Amino acid sequence: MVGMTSNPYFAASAPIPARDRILRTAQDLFYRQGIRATGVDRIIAEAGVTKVTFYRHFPSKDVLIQAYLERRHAAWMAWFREALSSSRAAQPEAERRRAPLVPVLDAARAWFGLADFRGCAFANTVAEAGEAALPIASIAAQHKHEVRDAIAALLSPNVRARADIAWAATLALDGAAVNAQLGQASTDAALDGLRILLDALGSRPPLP
Amino acid sequence: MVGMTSNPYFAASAPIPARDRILRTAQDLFYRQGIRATGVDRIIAEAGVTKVTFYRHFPSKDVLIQAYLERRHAAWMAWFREALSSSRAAQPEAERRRAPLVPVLDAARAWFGLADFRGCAFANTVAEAGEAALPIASIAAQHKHEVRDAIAALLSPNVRARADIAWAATLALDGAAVNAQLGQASTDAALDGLRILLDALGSRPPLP
DNA sequence: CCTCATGTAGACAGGTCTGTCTACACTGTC
DNA sequence: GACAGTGTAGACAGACCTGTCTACATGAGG
Repeated sequence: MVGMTSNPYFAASAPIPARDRILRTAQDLFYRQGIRATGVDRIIAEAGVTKVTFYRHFPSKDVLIQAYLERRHAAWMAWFREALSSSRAAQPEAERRRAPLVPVLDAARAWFGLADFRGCAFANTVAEAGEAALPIASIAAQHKHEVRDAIAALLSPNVRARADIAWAATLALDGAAVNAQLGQASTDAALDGLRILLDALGSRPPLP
Repeated sequence: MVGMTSNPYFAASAPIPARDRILRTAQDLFYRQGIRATGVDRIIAEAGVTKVTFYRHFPSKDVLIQAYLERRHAAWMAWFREALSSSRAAQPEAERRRAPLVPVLDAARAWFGLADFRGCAFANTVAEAGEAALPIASIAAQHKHEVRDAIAALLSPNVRARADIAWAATLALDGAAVNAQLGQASTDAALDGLRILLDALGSRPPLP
C-alpha cells in the first residue's frame, strides 16, 4: 500500500484512502448524473483505483449505493441542521415566535443555490429505482423523518400539533426541491411558493 | 400490415396500431420501472412488434421518451381536471367557498391510491435524467404550470393572489407525491400533511 | 399495375455494464 | 521471516443496450 502508511491515524484500523476516494467520487457522480447513468468503471477511473481495490471495498454496486445514501444522509442532515440553527440565531426574538419556520425558507434558499444542486438525493434515487425500490424507499422515509424532527425543533413545544406542522413543512420543502430542479426560473418560483406555504403554516395567514 | 386493414378508422391516415401498442407499452414500462431501466428491446417484445417497425416510428429512444412525456401529460391532466371537477361538484356550496382546495386533496388521495402509482412521471424523469436534463426540465416546468392553472380554477377570481395560492398548492402536491412513493405508511402521512398545507392555504387556519 | 407505407422475422455491429480473474508489490505485525 | 491487508495493472466473460441491416409480405391509392 502506498498513500497512507506514513499517517499514523490510518495505520492499523480501517482502510481509509482508497475507500474514501471511491466514496467521494461516487457521491459526486451519483448525485450529479444519477445512479444508473454512472458506471462503476467511471467511478474507478475518477477515483484513481483499480477494479480489484474497488471490489474489495464494495463487493457490488448496490453496496456502494447503500454507502452513498448513508454518507449523504449524514452530511446533508448536518448541513441542514446547521443552516436552520444559524438562520434562527439571526432572527430577532419576536420574529422567532411569530414566524418560526423562516429558517426553513432560508435553508431552502441556500440549498437550492448550491452550485451542484440537483434536488433531494433520496427522492431522486427512489425515482430512479423504479418498482424494485423497497429498501431504498425505507431509507428515504427514515431521512424524511429526521428532516421533520429537525424542523420540529424550531417550533415551541407548546405549539399544538408540533409534529404535524413540521411534517407539513417537510412536504412543502420536498415540493419546492422538486421544482427547484427545473431551472433558475423554477427555483425562484419554488422559493416563492415555499414562502407562502410556510407563512400559512406558521403564522396567522396574510391571505384573503 | 395485418391487424388494422379491416378497421375503416385506420384505413388511410396515420399509422395507428403498431405505433399505439409501442406507446402504450412504453407508457407502462417507463413509468413503472424508470426510463433507463427499460430497454427498447423489452418494449419491442412486449408491444409485439419488430425492431424495424419500432425504429420506423421512433427513430431513437429519445424520440420515444418525448412522445411518452407528451402523452402522459395529456392523459394525466385530463384525469386530474376531471378528478378536481367531480370532487368540486360534490362539495356543498358553503364548503366550496370555505375550503376551495379540498378537491386537490381528494384528487391526491385518488391518485396515490392508483394501483400503479409511482410518483409524478415528470419529476421522476427529471430525477433520472441527471445534469443533462434541460429539455426534459422545460417540459416538466410546463406541466407544473398547467397543474397550477387547473388548481387556480378552483379559486374564486376575486381571491387576491389566486395564482400564488394555486402555485403553492402545486408545490404541496408535489411534495406529497414524492413522499407517497415511499410506501403505504408514507402515503397516509403524505395525505395528512397535504391536508394541513391545503387547509392553511385555503382557509382560516385551525392551527395555534 | 405498380409503388409506397406499413408490417413481419431475425442477424449483426459496436458499445457499456457488472463482476471475476491472474499476477505482482509494499508494509506492518506476529 | 512468514503472513495479513492493502494496493497496482489489466485481461476477460457474459449480459444488455441502441441502432442498422437484409429479405420478404400485404393492402391502398396513384
